[in-house]
Formats: sequence, structure tokens, C-alpha cells
Amino acid sequence: MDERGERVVSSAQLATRCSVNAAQVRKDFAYFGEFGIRGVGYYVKDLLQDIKRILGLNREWRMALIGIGNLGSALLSYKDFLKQNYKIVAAFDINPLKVIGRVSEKLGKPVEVLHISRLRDTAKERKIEIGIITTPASEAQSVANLLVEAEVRGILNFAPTQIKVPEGYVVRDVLFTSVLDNLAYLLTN
Amino acid sequence: MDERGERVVSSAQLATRCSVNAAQVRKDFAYFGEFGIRGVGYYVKDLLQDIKRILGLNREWRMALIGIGNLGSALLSYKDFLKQNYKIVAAFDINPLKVIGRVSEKLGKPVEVLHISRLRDTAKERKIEIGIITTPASEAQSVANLLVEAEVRGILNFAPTQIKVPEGYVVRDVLFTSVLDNLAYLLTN
DNA sequence: GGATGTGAAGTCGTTCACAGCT
DNA sequence: AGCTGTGAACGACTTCACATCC
Repeated sequence: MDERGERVVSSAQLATRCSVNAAQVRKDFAYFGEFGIRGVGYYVKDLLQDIKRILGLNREWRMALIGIGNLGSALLSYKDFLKQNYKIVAAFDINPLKVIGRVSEKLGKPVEVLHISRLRDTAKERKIEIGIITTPASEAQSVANLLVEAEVRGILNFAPTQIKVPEGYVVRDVLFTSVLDNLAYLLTN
Repeated sequence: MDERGERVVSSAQLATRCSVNAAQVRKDFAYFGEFGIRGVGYYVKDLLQDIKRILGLNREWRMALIGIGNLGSALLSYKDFLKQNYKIVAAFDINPLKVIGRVSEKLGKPVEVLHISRLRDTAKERKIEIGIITTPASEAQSVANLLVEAEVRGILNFAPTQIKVPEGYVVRDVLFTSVLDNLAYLLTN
């Protein structure tokens, strides 16, 4: 809406777009503070900034990518990360030489892929806060352990297996097929 | 659990694994029928089959992939689809010749990539029920329109934009960054 | 006048607790 | 004796409705 030059938006408009109730929108915002103006609505620009601040998106997040297979290299060249202030600042694999060609070809310039053994040092050096695991499922837990050792507190796991981490660390598992399962269910019933 | 040879499981065990209440597990199952044996628990093999049947996973799902970029070709070679009875039986792009090399290289054998104009015929011919959109956001809606024309009733959209379809069709949008946003929020607070 | 912010009412989902089977 | 299946109690979220303020 901001890009389209719209200045103000009401809870009713937002509700329609999100297919929810207008009171819901207001209550949800109210949980974090007061952002609107009575009789007017919400200023789009302000609301956008407020939401970004609440979600912690008003700054850059530095990430490491571990496991440069098909999915890994796809993520490396995923342009939308940049738009959203997410930045992959290091890439690791167990066999850097083997994968570097594939990555370079895609991005048009050589990309530095380091051996996993260098994860710990590099994570500190480059102030990495989020690790993205795109290894085979069999390696996911041990990679997670390395990330914990390196004190990388956020982990995004694309491997089809659940990962355990100590208190204070956060994991989100992304199961590709679970969205498909949902589709299959809806199409069946 | 089945692969590990476990025969029986209780609602309490399932609850622990899923970090929920045991009554929750039983109530959820009860919604679809009676699957357990009082005083014993649930037979793992039977439960697995029952759940697959409920979700509509007890058969093959034939899918088309549209947009063979980085993510698209990663999905083409995603082995876990097969394990779960999902099968990509056709691939489309606006420029088949341009992308065929990249795909072939990965899969080791040439893969047939058809021009989008052939989507409609091919969808019917190959009995496709699910379409996966991995095009740029700008093309997503028009590809969705083609899928609707071809009567492909399920759409999995990886493009970072929301798609509209008529009644009777189902869309699931997969927003990569929303999981990251969630991580960012949890790490901030 | 008109849309927000919010107590109160309403609805839905979760948990308890135990009867009913095995 | 033990665990499921389920009515009843509970708690949480959603929606209503309106006072409040621009």
C-alpha cells in the first residue's frame, strides 16, 4: 500500500485483505500499543514502521547458510532476502570445492564457500545470528550442534527432520511437504 | 516409530513428542473416528495408515511445476517428494531451451521442460491435480489463471505475492521470509 | 461524522476427570 | 490395571457494541 502511495488505511480495509474481523485487527494492534487515530485510521507509513519495529525487522539480520545443495544454492540467490534486510554473509559445506562451481555459475561471480570446520570462527567474526540448515536430514542435528557451539541463537531448518537445541536457542523447522499435505487434504474433502 | 519397529503408542507418548496435552491428541483423533484400543493404546502401523487415509495421502498426487528458476530446479530434484507419494510429472517455463541445461545437469539426465502454452493440454493428458508456481512474483497470477483454465484445482505458490482463484480452487502461499520474520521476532524478544 | 480502542458478551478450543472397554 | 473416548468445566480467543477522541 505504501508503494502504491496510499496514505491511510482503516482496520476494516486491513480486515478485508486478511479475511478476518475488523475488531481482530484493532485488538491485535492494541496488544502492542496505540497506532491509529480515532475517526481517521492508520497512517500507512507509520504503521509499517511500527510493525517492523515490533517484529524486529528494523535492522539487518546476518545469516549463515550450511549445506550448498540444490536448495541451498537456490536460497543463496534468493533476491527477496535482501529486500527484507536478511543477508547471507557466509556459506558452508563439507566439500567447498565441489559446490563452488555450481554456486558461482548461478550468481555470476565466485562465491566463497567455506569448510564447515570454519563455522565457529567465522560466525563470531561476521556476527552471525541466524543459521540456515539445508543439508541432508542425516547431518542436520550435528550442524545444529555446531551452530549452538558458535552461539548462533536462531536456526532455520529445511532438512526434513526435527532438531533439538538447548534453552535459549530457537529453531523453526520448515517442512516442505506439510503444505502439500494440507493441499492434499483440502482437495480430498 | 514404525521404522524403528515400535508396535504400540499411547496418547501420552504422542503428546510428549508433540508438546501438547494427551487429551488433545485423543480429541483430535476422535474428530475422525475411533482408532485406539482402551487399556492398550494405538497400533502404530494402523494409526499411520488411518492418518494417511484421512489426509488423502494414501495415493499418488500428480503435480506440475511452473517456472524453472533456482527454486524450481531445486524442487525438481527434491527426493523427499517421491517418498511421500508426490510426483512432478511435468515442468513448464516461458523459455524451455534456456533452462533445460541447468536442470539436466542436476538430475543427470535430460528433463523435458515444456513451453507454458502447453500447460492446458498437458495438464489434462497427464491428470495433473496440483500446480507448483515458482515463477517471479510478476508472473504468478497469470500462471495461476492458466492453471485454473486447465482445471488444476490445487495450487502451491512460492512466489512472494498473494494469488486469487475462483471458488472450488485451493491456493496455499508459501512465504519464505515469514518463517524468518518469526525467528527475528523471537530473537528480539 | 467516523474510526479507533476496549470492556463485556459470545464462541470456540483445550483440559479435566471419569465411565467404559480390553 | 491401564488407556481410550467423551461429557462437563474451564480458559482463551473472537466478536460485539459503544464510549472516546480526532
